[in-house]
Amino acid sequence: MPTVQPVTIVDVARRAGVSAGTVSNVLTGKRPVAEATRVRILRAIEELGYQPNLLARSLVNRSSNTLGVVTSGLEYYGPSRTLVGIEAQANELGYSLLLDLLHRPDVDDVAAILDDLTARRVDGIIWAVHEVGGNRHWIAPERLRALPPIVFLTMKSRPGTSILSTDNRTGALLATQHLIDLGRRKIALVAGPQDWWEARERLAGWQAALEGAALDVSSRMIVYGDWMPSSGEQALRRLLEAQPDIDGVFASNDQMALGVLRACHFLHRRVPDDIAVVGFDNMPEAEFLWPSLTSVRQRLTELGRGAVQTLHSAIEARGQGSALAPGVQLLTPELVVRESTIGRND
Amino acid sequence: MPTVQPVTIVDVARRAGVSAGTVSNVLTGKRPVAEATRVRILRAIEELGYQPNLLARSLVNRSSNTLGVVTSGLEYYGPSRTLVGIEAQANELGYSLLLDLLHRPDVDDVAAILDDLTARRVDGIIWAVHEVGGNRHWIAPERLRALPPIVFLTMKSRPGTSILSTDNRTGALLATQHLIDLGRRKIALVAGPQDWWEARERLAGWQAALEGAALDVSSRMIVYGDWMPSSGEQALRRLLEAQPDIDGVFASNDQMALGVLRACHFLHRRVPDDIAVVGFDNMPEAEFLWPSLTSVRQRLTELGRGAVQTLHSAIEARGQGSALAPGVQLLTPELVVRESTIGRND
DNA sequence: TTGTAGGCGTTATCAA
DNA sequence: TTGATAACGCCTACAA
Repeated sequence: MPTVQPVTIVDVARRAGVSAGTVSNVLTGKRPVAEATRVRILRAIEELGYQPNLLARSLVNRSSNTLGVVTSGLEYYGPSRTLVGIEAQANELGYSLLLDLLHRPDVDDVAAILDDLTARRVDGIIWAVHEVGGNRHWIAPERLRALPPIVFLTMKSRPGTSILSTDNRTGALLATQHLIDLGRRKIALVAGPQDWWEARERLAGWQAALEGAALDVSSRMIVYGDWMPSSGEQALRRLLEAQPDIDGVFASNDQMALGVLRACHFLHRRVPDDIAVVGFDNMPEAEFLWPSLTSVRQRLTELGRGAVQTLHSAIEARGQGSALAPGVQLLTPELVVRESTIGRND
Repeated sequence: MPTVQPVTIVDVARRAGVSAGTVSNVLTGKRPVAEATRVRILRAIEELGYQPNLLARSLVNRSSNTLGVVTSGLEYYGPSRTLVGIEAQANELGYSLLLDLLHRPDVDDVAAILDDLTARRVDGIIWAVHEVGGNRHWIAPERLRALPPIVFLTMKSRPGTSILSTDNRTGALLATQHLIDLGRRKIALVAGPQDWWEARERLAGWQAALEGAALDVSSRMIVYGDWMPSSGEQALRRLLEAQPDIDGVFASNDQMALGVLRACHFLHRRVPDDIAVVGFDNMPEAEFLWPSLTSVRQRLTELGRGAVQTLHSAIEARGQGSALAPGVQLLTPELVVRESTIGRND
């Protein structure tokens, strides 16, 4: 499986009538080279179509200028959007990206992936796998210590690690408070699966807002879904059977909110007149539903960019023998108000 | 920016009381090693926590076991889904993935990306950038010849290259024929931007179906959108102004179909009673709209997997001095019929 | 300013 | 079956 390109630095050197070391000097620019020989070498490079072998360079530099990204659920809006931010920032900082996907994040073998990443000598790792169930414990502490710098996305805080995440609790609180401010008094929650950290946080935000207004937060106001639209649809039907006078719903993601809207349509409940609906994620389609969906926007691109920046700092720090102080960075999301809560204004 | 791991193959050799070559032999399994020494070496590896340096290995093997993937629009369903397929198949074949994103596929500099990929000695490249405008000409033929094996996704056929793509024309034909079979006679097209190859193909499929039934394919039955929902919404309004008796619409993607449905809702046109609507892509939300959206499903995961398989064959072939015959593989999509054309059956 | 020599961590060849 | 030895392509002291 060899590549086509056999021209090396010595070929260039020979053609330019210099030594390989001198060619290396013009390539890296780390030492001065006489202008005359410099142009001669550059022309030789041009004529030969020479391209430095980054594998060899990485070997001696002990740094590959590569970041490993481990993520999952890339077919969904959130993770893929975050990856776009990661790639953009990595690119600007001169890193390439090695991508690994967990196809079943609750069971896949993490050790093999980490082994490959370290074997390829990545300079750092971004762990963008959603925290579901116990999978946060998969990276054993002793393994963590032997790893290059690593940044976690969308995870619960853990001592000694760097974490970036959306402030899910505040986002849910904003959404619910918005419903309260509109005068809604029976506000149900379509929750996500509670083995997801995000789902628990969003539930907590909903609860905090309602308790602040002395409204009902009992379990009959909650139905648990699985993030999918169909579960949102079923959830609303179940809620209305038990509580026909519900006038507001906070769905823990837009997909489930979609199901809620669909159920409202077929049950002839007007949105927002009878029931106001808020989602979470602000997926691209949210704006164009009928009614358009009020939702919580996460700063996903910033999340990705921030992860790379933090990782970059950690890498630089370790390169100088020090270490970056670990910590948690929470990005506050914002509410995007649309027709599903305030009606159509035209 | 060094990694933490200074333990090399010689450390292992020393500890096991053998030479480095022998350790290499048990690692690669390419030559027999006495069972006794084998276990001794394995224990040394275990105790030292040794991990082979794949950079060094790649250097001497002249093969990195890495594939470069260049794509764009990853925040959309299609490209990200395809990437999932690519990653899964690459993983199964033992490749790692180097990911590059074109953030503005119509202007971004391609040469730099290709340079980096070849400099990192990827074994092959998957080019999954949508063909828009003239960007297919960006890889100059002479550059192409100096590249490792490469497979193109979603591109127009070109001599001497391997291409995998959805059969967009047939997909559009299926969608339109479905409307015809339902008895619709004034079937409009919401087309995509015509500098996209996919958009032109889908237009051609729509046209072919209508011509087969001797229906109106004149330009007044076509409005051009930009793939976004808002353009679909506007498109339907414009169409209905000029042709109030339209009874069917084929939208060139689901996003625009979403806009069409939204427009129908606010214009009080019943779907499908007054107007039947078909989209293209079968995005996850399509099933849960109201009415749920009839759409054309592409086999995106298969597309990604097929690309890797084809690329793998090409790499193997070149490794043996031969070459894989280039060619075009078209994957036929299928129609998913839902409420937006046949109504609700409950 | 430039050349030489040694080494980065592997694998492969050739003897033993 | 195993051990030296020489690459792989590049960078970097140290000399010149």
